[in-house]
Amino acid sequence: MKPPSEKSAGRRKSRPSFEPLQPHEVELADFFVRMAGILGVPRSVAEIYALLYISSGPVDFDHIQGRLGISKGSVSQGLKFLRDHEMILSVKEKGARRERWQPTPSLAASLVTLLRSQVLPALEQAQPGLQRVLADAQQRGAQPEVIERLSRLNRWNSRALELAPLLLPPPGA
Amino acid sequence: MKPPSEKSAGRRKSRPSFEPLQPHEVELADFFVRMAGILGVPRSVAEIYALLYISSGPVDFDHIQGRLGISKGSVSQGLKFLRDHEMILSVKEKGARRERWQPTPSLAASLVTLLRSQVLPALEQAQPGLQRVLADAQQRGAQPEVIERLSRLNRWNSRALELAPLLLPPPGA
DNA sequence: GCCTAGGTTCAAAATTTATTGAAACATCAG
DNA sequence: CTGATGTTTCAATAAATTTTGAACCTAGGC
Repeated sequence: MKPPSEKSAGRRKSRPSFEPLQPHEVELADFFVRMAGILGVPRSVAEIYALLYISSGPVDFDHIQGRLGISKGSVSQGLKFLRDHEMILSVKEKGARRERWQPTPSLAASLVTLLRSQVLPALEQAQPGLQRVLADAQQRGAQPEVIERLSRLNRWNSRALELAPLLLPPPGA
Repeated sequence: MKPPSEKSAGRRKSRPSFEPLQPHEVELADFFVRMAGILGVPRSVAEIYALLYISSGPVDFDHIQGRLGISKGSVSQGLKFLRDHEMILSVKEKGARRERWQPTPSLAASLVTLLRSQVLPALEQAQPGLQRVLADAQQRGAQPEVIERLSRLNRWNSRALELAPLLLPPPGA
């Protein structure tokens, strides 16, 4: 039932064959996958995070690929995403060429980073456009109701932009 | 260049041919589309909302279809989505069989409804699973670090669930 | 009842997004 | 420098999501 030549190896370099996720690990992964889905984060990324989250120590590339049963490319891209959003840290053991990963201490902070990276650019890019739309509406003498809506939208946008740097100072602070 | 027999009609029932969105309207639509994208709301839905948002009065089905240049099916589904999330209201003029739509007064409230509908089910469904995962980890004597993480996740989940009904009481309150 | 304007449904088609895997690149021990 | 090991890239493929449109309901007027 199980391919022979695998258990007794010990010294062989044949690909080590990792265990698939245990039921309790799957359960946690599902949770992260569902939450991530809300923000449009792909399944594979959420799974990687979940694996690191439930693992006792840092986990390396091959383990991630083996236990989740996904491709090298996905692992690489997933780690990049998590790194870029400061959701994981690499633990470089001295004298080891292989990187090992673990989740950042605060999940909350990670979430904020993630949100920031999605929302902020949209707000910034929209700023001038929204102001133009409002000015436009005023010029053409639109209904007061519409003007009111557009003004509120502009105020929101501005306030959100002011608040943003407080929520998570990009580099220092 | 333009199909004849359209301007002088006045009495004809031929499809009325609506103007496409004006540049300033497109700008606003783009903003909503981008924001909606973050939450996985489809483009067509965001466009419909934007059109109602920037229009002076309530807008009917055919205008939405015509001005946005999308199919009946999309309009119907889009309106359903917006209705379900309490983001729009229908204004039934007496003696008219045709419904006309306008955005709900508070965009903020609409957003909360939207978020609730996405996040709450996930939190609720996760509750028992998360508890099981934690119990599991404790039984098998996992690393304290992992136990700590899972405990925190459980606490968060519970607190979020308690807070949820305060944020937006479903029907009455 | 019967017809029609107004809307909904839903399977198929189009579009978008995620995943794969082979080739390229980097780093380091020897 | 050379050969491994470890990782990234990216075009091709697969999977998921959105849009379409034709068939199908549903009131209300006649």
